[in-house]
Amino acid sequence: MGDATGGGAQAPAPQTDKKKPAKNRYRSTLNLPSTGFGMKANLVQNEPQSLKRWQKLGLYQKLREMGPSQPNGRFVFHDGPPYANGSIHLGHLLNKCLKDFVVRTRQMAGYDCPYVPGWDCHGLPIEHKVMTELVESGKIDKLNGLEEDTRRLAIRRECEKYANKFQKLQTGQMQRLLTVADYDNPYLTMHHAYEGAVIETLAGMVAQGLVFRALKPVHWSIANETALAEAELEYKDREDPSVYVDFEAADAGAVYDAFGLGVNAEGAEGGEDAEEASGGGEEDSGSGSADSAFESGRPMQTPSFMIWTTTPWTLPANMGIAVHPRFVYALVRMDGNVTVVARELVEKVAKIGGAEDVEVLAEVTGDKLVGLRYRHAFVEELPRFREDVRETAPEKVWTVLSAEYVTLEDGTGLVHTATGHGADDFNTGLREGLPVYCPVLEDGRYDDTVPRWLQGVGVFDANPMVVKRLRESGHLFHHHEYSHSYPHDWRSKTPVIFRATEQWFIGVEKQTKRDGKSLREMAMRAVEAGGGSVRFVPEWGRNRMRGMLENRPDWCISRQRAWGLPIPAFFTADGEVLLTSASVRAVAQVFREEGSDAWFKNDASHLLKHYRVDQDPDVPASVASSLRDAIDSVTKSGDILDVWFESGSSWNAVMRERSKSEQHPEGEDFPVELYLEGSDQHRGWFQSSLLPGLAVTGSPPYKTVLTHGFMVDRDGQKLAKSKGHTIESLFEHHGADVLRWWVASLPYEGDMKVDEEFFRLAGESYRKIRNTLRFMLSNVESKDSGTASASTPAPTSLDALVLGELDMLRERVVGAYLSYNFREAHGRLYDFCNDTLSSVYLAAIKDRLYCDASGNARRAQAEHTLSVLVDGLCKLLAPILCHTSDEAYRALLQVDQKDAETCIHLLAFNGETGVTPDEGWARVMEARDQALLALERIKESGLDNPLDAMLVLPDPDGTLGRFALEDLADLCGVSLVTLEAGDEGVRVEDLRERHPRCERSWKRGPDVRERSDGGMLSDRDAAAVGVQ
RNA sequence: GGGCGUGUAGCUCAGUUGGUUAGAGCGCGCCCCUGAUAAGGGCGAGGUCGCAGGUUCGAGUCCCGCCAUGCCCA
Repeated sequence: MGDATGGGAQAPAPQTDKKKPAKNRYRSTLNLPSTGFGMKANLVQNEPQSLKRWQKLGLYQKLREMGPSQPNGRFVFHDGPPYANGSIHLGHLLNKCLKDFVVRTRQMAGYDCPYVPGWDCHGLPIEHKVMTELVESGKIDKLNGLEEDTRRLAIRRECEKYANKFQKLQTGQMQRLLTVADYDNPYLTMHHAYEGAVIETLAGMVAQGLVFRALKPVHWSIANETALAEAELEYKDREDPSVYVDFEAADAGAVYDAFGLGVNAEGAEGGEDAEEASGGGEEDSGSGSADSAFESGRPMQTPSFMIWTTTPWTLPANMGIAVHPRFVYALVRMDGNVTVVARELVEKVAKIGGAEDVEVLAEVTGDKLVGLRYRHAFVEELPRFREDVRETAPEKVWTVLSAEYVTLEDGTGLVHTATGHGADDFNTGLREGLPVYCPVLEDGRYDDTVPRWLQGVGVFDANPMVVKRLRESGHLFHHHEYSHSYPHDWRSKTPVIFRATEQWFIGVEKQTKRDGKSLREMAMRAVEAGGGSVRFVPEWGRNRMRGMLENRPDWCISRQRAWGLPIPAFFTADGEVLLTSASVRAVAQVFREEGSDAWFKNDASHLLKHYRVDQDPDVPASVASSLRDAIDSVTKSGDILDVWFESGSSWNAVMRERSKSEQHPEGEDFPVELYLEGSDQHRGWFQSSLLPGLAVTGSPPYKTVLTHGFMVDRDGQKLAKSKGHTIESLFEHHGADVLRWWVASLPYEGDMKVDEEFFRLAGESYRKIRNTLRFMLSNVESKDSGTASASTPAPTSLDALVLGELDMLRERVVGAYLSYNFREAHGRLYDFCNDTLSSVYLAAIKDRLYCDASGNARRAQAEHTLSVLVDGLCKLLAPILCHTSDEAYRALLQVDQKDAETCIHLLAFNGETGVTPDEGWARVMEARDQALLALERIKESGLDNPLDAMLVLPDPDGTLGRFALEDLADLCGVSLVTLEAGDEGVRVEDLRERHPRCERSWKRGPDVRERSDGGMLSDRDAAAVGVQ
């Protein structure tokens, strides 16, 4: 076994080996395949060499030089910037391969396809990591001693180093993936010119009147003391106290009136009267605990409104209680307390609280409760609300409100509303005029507007304190620990809170100055079906985008961090704001010249050196005078921009910018042809690009949005990051071409299962392609085909058949490529190699390749066809198997190893071969199928080698008669074929007794006989050997 | 809880506007070849189309509900 090849020198040669030469006495007269194109790919060693060769060639640059002469013009794909953090993973692998497929297929289809790769460099993930390292190395204390701007500059220096490091690492990995892009000249969001262009984009939005500052609850990370974008949250399970709290009615009579209970039911409207009545009622309830006590048909107790919350710490900020206007609410007595709960939830609530004695006293719809007042459970007096830009109605605090979002899923059907701590709450408060009250500071501790016992306490520490307090004061109906999905800061993994803060926003409902349409209107129009200008692949991406645009809130673009682009706003000593289109542009110019570090190094007079306040029509007069009189008193904003705004400006910072520098007419590359990212980017980059694009230019930044799904494990579950295959190990075990071949096979629209075994399977599939190429190469390279030159093959020749199939393949594969259906292309290429080539054509022509004499026209024709096939197939494979296709192509042309100039990636897909196969081929292949079945069946009778058989094929309409019988025999793998006019079905005849077997070709036939050299040979083989 | 997807042989996937017996590759089984040989070829067995209803002469395909799962959001 193992020593059959290696041990030959020592061990005596086995007898069987000695016999071989006799059996193969004509072997040396054959034209057997041989090639330097190895069966083993050695991708791990050889791919880096291809990469070097392409770099020496300057492949990307060469392609750009060819650009202007491409027949189909420009096709601009715009790369979404991955975050410059960590190693690339399977998601990047998928994403980058798909992008590379797009660019390479378009390029080879005759388009000019620049591909500028980008990296997202600013932002919290890097800053967080850097801060962590600074803490671990102990350098943080030194930093914290610095003045704020200096401190930030120091952090930013570290962040920049970090981003550069990973941008380089990822570049190397992407190159190792064999993607072709302008890696020498990428865009980084921290480049000065990029920064300037982002701020100019912001200026465009300011000019449209879309940017404003407001108090608004945002997701707030206590750990990082910053507002977070939706994209910076992750939802994890968390245990919180679930509390059911009774808020006593301020006016018991009014509540009983609302429920139609007792004497005053008719005249329930009398507010003044009711208030007095309630005063008495409360005192009564304090002393009398008899649950049967009624007075005039009403309970003696003061009724309560029962709310449910899992964030007791927000209770100090309670501003109202929301009910659904159409739900039915019950006035219910539970173990002596009288309270209000949604009717449908009475039983559930009673059970949870363990109430034994439950009695519904009355029912009424929610709208009847609206306007009733209540008393806060532990806050005695309203705090003094800070003055606000919004008009508020503090007198409405602590009343029952109406809200449609109230559900009966959980809780009591009455919703605790804290305008400073929830989005729904905020919106309700906005509608009702409630103040936005947020007594929580940046570090998560209460300020001094809350009751004394809570002041300075952290909110999560406050939870048990609040619960305890409520229990002691008798307001707590029930409390238990509750596990639920809760948003966490994706970096620090700590729970976030909703906290109202002053932030910068881009308003999606605000009217643009251009035509009065809001961003939401413009966006919805851009992505609407039919008239919308944006195409979605797959089409359902449109609905997904629309759904998100329909209800997306205003875009909070400010962050309280160091590693990012400053929001170029200034404040006068009076607290007035300077943020006009012209002032922003002026700062943008400074950033272009000096980078955004300039913000932290300089004061207003330098940052505004390009600003002409007298020429700015938008600046408020008082701000203008402050600037003129005392520019030194003007302070800089401490906020930075949401990184999504930076990447969302890339259409401006990269595509328009480059159009200018490459001296294309302005705007030629805008909007770009294609954005291609994971489906999570419907809310991310697709939107963060769409909104600024629309605001600034009036049109969407892209014509087509293509999305792909995500990798899941073999059971369809979310991929655990920890057990992820590292890119390095994938390269090491499989090679880039195999990985690319695998990506091409994926139905990327949905979830894709990934498993080590799938890479192995892709490797096997790859090997079949490689072997097919190898076999063809091994038969064209021999080049002893003499002088016979190939002509256009006859329509009935095997060559016409296969070349016709090649044309069809090319049409379908290129069609699939251009419609981004790489999977279909992959499948068709694979099937072509296995079926059309390996099983049919290559099997059929072996005899003529091996046995026909050198110079034989039939053989020369086949050899020529092989070169056409390799050439055409390599080009079709090139966008996917970029190493292997180039390797095979170079083998075909027998290019010297040192030659870097010859490269398949500089070429285009071929045109048609010009060959038209005979229409009868379909009938031939049908006959072949039947013949193979017949041959299979005859095996049972002992005739199991098809070369021992003759086929009698029925040919009722004479179609088969047009074809060479030898070709038909080769196609079916038999020695002889005859035709008969009838329609009896295929017959198989045994030739073993009838004709001897040719020792050279192994075929049986009537012309096989003993020749002058003593061998049994057919006429063809005798002539080839040169014997009589 | 909401929006958008996905669920078809053991595995990975095709299944056009509803219409014969639901296809392919891999794997598996049997066989051939040993001049593509750590290759190549032939044949075959595998499916209650996630579950449950409905529309229809007819449903993998259309409608409703449920279950599982992915992304995004609450």
